[in-house]
Amino acid sequence: MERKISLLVIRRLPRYYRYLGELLRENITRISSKELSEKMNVTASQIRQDLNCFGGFGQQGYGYNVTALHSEIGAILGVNKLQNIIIVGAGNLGHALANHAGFAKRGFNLIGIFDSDKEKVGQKINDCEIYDMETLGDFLDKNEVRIAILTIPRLCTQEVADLVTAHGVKGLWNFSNMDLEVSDDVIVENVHLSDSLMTLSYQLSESEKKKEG
Amino acid sequence: MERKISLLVIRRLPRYYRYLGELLRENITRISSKELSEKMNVTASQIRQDLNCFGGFGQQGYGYNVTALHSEIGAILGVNKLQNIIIVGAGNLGHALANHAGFAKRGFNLIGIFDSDKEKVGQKINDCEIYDMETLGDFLDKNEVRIAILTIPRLCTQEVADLVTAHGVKGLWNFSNMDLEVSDDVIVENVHLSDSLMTLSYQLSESEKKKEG
DNA sequence: TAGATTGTTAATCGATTAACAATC
DNA sequence: TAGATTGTTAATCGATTAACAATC
Repeated sequence: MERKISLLVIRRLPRYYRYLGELLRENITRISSKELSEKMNVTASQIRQDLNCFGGFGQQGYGYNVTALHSEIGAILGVNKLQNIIIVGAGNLGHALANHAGFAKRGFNLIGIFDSDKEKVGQKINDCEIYDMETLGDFLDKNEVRIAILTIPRLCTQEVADLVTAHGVKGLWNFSNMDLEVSDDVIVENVHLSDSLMTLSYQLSESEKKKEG
Repeated sequence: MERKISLLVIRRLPRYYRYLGELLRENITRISSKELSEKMNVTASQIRQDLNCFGGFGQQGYGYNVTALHSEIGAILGVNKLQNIIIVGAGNLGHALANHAGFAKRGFNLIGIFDSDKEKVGQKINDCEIYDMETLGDFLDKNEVRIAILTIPRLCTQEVADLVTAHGVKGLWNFSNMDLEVSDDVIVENVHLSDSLMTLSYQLSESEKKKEG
């Protein structure tokens, strides 16, 4: 029986992936957990523990092959393989995300943007068409979409979440400032921007208090 | 000597704040840790432990006064008091954040947007003017700004971070897909969107694997 | 072979949960 | 007063770090 891998470990993987990509660009082909730990400001022990959740990618006496490790982590994260995504909500944030080049690079293939504003319907963002919200259910029945990005106003987010999950979507990337209720085969990843900014604000006050007192 | 409050506790505060705000809107004036724990899907014990990091806000046999607790947590997070912020980078994401009503509501006062594109300089987003990047240092010398939002391309982010912190900014809200190096009196709060999406992608694959096997 | 560095076990540290006396 | 619920201490659980035998 396999041990469940902690979400804390998972959340560190993309960071490893980034640093390894950086090393690749610098043509560094080999790295030890110690060297990497110094670059990333974590312990070498943690790196080795984390990686060994997924398999022995290193070699004693040598370290890790950067290319191999980078692509292993990529595979674990599901980068590389193409997966369709849609954006619901063509407001400023939906716009920004649709234009975000980084997603396509990582295999996320934007195949539709949905909005209830008829004025926007038919327009294109970054080569992707904006469709009428009313056609969303049909669209999902005809296209395999596992991930939906929700950049819609707070009040309709739960309703849209219900709709898209009823049509087969299994992952929600939620930008609304609220928590969603979904059945337990659906994964929600929240980006609570206000929460993040408030956390920053707290840490700032704290840091200033410390300096004064 | 006070114990340092864990960042895990801090990151839960905005969520408490949201739920309490919700209760206020429903005109609920009183709540016990047990009731709140059921709504929020955490343990009552954790709520009481978290709150007691900051003081005894409750009353034995009664619970917590919603209004009082809401405003206490608001004060802890530095909401309510007005603080100036700027956005550096008037691209899609900078645009979206400038238009985000939620920040103003929480006391974050956007006083300037900066971009190096001369075409954009002089335009306004949500009543806030876009200024020339070259004037950023001067602007910061003349205006008290503790927080800068960085929505600029990856390659110039470190440079801009260096610039604004040299001019007194103490908190960076970083949307670039990289880690910043700053002196230790500066707080960086990262919003790594790609990391977040990859984490979602991993969890999805995992959940599907479990169902199949 | 000797040196380096992994994979993995054990020790430590910190966070969460449980329990209950204090008290409203 | 009796019932409810906090604040807080103690117990448990999980995550991180340290240590080292295995081995390239």
